[in-house]
Amino acid sequence: MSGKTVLIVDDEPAIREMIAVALEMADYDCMEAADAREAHALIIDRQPDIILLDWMLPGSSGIELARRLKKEETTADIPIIMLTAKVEEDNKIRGLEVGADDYITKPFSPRELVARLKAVLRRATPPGIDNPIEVDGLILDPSSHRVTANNSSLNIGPTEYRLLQFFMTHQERVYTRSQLLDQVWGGNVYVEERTVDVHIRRLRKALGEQHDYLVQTVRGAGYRFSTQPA
Amino acid sequence: MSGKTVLIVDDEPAIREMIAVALEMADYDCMEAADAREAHALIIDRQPDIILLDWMLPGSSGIELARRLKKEETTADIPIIMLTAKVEEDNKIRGLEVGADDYITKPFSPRELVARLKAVLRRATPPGIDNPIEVDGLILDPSSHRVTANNSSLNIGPTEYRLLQFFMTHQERVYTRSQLLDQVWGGNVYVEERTVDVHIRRLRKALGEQHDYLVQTVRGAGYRFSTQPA
DNA sequence: TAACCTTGTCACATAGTTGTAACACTGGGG
DNA sequence: CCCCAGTGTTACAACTATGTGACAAGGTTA
Repeated sequence: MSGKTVLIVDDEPAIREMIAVALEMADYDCMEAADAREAHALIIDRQPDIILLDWMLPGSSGIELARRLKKEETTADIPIIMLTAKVEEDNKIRGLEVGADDYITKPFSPRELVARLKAVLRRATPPGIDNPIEVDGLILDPSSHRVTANNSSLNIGPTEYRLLQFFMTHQERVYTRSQLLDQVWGGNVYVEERTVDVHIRRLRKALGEQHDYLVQTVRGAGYRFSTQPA
Repeated sequence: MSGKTVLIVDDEPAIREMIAVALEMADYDCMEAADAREAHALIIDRQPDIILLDWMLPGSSGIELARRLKKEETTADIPIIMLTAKVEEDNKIRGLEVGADDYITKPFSPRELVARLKAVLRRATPPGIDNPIEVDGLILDPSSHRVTANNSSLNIGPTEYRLLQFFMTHQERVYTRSQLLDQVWGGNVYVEERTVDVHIRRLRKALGEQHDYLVQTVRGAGYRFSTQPA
């Protein structure tokens, strides 16, 4: 569900494995690296969403790597969580100074790890300042997650909401079922194309007679959201 | 001009005096306490607007007192600034974890003290925050820490109170469980997201049939506080 | 210390959502 | 006019998200 990818950097295979298992159970994708060089390559190549970085690393130390990543523009805003053994507590502060977003002291429980990782990711992704969109009296307000018409809010499911939001931000243009699946469902799901039809149907129903004309079928091509009647 | 009252808690009379003089020149009213017990009594009795709390206190330590204050609902939202000697730097983090709003390292200049105190007060006191908030006959009064409906006060726990207060000051907007944990529980606490559901449940129950409609579920998104029925 | 409250989790109950299949309808080409 | 690909519509079983009551741990009060 989260789909976030996590890079685990630690020279102990056992620890990497332990972490990977915990994270995969929480539905994260994991990559592993044993040293700074390998880590760096993976970061450039695969662009993880967050990095778990061991303080002690052979060769270039973890803190070196962190500093380097925070300097390079392309990697500067990937959050980093430092892993430190408790003997090294003093390093906490230095770690944070270098730009780490959090630190976790070994040993730690899987639950704590997941919780803090989640917290860091949350902070790193501030919610956009979405303004309401209005079309012909139909209002979609992202901040309250509400769709309103005639001063009363519509009962609309999550998928239909996303679909409508996509349409309202991409009006007057035809999208194939395939494109809609990519945009609204997310690129990596396997769903029948006909499923789109069903959700279109549900959306139209939710919009009611007054607004269902906005969702238009383009035979042989796909669907379009337009204020101009077909 | 400010009229704000400041409680200074430090076992060194000289330091208390120094601080008090500095603050009075900046037009704050000062109270002083030499230990945790005395401090606690004054806090209950005189309700200061902000507390300057020395880390090292005879008897119960400053951090103990801070933790206690943040737990009790009548004192939870009084801002606390921790005073720490620089040798104790590690404590910064622990201090903040306990819920302190800032820390200042001794020695500090009076000017710095006043500046940071002002900053904390500004953050902690959005305009008119201690005025009661009323929604559809439901009244939350921060000054008495009470929630009232139909002229009788509701039996509501500390967490539910904070949750309700957050909602009433942030109406008409969806918050994810994650965000609520950040805002209501505090950023550095690690609890299951489902715990939010349970407290939502408790809050609804406390509100009773007449008002529980205000707390709305937004499937797949989170919760929302709104006078407008879902 | 005992009675009591608060809190975070769990397990189970309930309710809302989703993707598919099956069938009905539609329009345009032959 | 018939046929058929393309689309509309409905039903439904699996799945997921949320509601709910119970409980143990920890803390507080009397």
